[in-house]
Amino acid sequence: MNNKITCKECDNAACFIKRRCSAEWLKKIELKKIQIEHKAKDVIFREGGYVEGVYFIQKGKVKIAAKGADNKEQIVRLAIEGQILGHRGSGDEKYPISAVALCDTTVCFIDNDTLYDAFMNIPKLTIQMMEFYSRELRKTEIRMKYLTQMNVKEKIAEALLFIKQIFGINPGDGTLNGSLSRQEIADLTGVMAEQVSRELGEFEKGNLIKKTGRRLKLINEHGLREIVKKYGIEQYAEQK
Amino acid sequence: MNNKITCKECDNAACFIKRRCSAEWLKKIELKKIQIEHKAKDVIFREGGYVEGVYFIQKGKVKIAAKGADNKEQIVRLAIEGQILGHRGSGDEKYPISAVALCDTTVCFIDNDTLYDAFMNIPKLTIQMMEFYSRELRKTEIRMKYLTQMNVKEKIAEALLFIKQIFGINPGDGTLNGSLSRQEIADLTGVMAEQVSRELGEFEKGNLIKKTGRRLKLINEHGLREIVKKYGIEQYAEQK
DNA sequence: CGCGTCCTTGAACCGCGTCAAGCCAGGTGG
DNA sequence: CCACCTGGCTTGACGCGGTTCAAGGACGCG
Repeated sequence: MNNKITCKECDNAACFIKRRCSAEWLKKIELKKIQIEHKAKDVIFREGGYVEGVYFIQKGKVKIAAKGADNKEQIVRLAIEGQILGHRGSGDEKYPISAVALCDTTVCFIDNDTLYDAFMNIPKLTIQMMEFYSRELRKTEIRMKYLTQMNVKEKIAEALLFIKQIFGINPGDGTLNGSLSRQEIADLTGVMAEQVSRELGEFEKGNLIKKTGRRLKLINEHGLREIVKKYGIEQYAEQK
Repeated sequence: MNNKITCKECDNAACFIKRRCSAEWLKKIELKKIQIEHKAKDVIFREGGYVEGVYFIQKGKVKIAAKGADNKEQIVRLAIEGQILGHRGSGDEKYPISAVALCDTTVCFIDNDTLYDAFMNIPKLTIQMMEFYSRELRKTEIRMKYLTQMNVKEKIAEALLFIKQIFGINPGDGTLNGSLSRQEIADLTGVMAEQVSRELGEFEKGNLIKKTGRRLKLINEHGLREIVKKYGIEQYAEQK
């Protein structure tokens, strides 16, 4: 891990916290926070490591995944700017999941003690953190249902809609703002990478997606929704 | 829904809150809380209904499930005494899931406004609620991984261990304290009820479980763990 | 004791995981 | 700037696990 620890006063530091704190508390937290820059594929924290604090994403995209038998990966969540990684641990708690940067990413680390101090003094911050976890719980429960009930084509269609909602599209040309490998789409849906290839091929024939080279470029949201409509797919987009 | 609303001052009222409040605040909350008794199979709240507050389980067992296409159900969580159902809603939010009593159950309802008031004034309560959701999120993420990676036999073995941990066993004879129907085990694992029957038959032959009549009575934890050991199954039991 | 609901068992089909082979994009070094 | 090389992607064939459909059985309630 070749991270650069800058700790400088940056403009959008810990945006989650910044929008919810008084100036006085923000100052205290600024002193304690550690800002870390990651390159794509860098591990932010690793399954099995000790929980020492919480990470806030300032910039970039992150996948949160757990390893199962035979090192098979399950991506449980995708996260972007403004979202939270990990949780406040107690005692010698360990992470059950890993967080990996999908592109150049800046996170802001705040240790357990500083957080606890803030939580005890800023009720609104704690409430919003609680609501973040509660909202993520509901989203995860809904995806759980999809993963058990959909067939492969539907799962992949749903995953593409999910990716579009999380990553967003570039204003202007409307192309997808970021992309996942076939294997990562497989890890997200719990199917085999070969099957992802096949379905993406089918989807392209049906004008449901567009690729340039290997990269997924355009997602025909309307068409894909047609495939999964009987499940009444939810909106995953984060409310700011 | 033939619920009896009693509202009396009961001994273990809102145990989650009781253990985390000053006497002064407990009194305020006691005045506002509504205690509701449910029979087995009663709906506590229904998918699509408006979120008006949070329920705390005082006594009993509850399944939390979401309906998918063709009304196929996915049980996302089992909850017992001391746990929380639902979340604080904002605006005209609706439940994405239903909660149904599995046996005679007493819950305690606290409305959004009273909760907000309490959260703003009792930091420790908010922190522990946050930790509850964050813990449930991690448990759900782990089960998500299992559901996509395990085969049917493994999923059912895992579900039986899950049930044992949540329901517990009767002290004395060591029999399972509560039970689910074949269909409910199917809804928990995302497999077909017929397959559950078949596997339970196999498990009984291998002395991994014992049935009396239709009811699941004994679960050989050690034997079942053997089946799922390559996943390193986690402990789901709630820390009090 | 009778009926309804849930459970059990069998058989057939097919979706998708598995294995294997070849391809192509994109990065690297000359 | 081109040629090579490597890791990801694509495609095909095959077989099994698990869903589906169907019929019969038994538990438990009234």
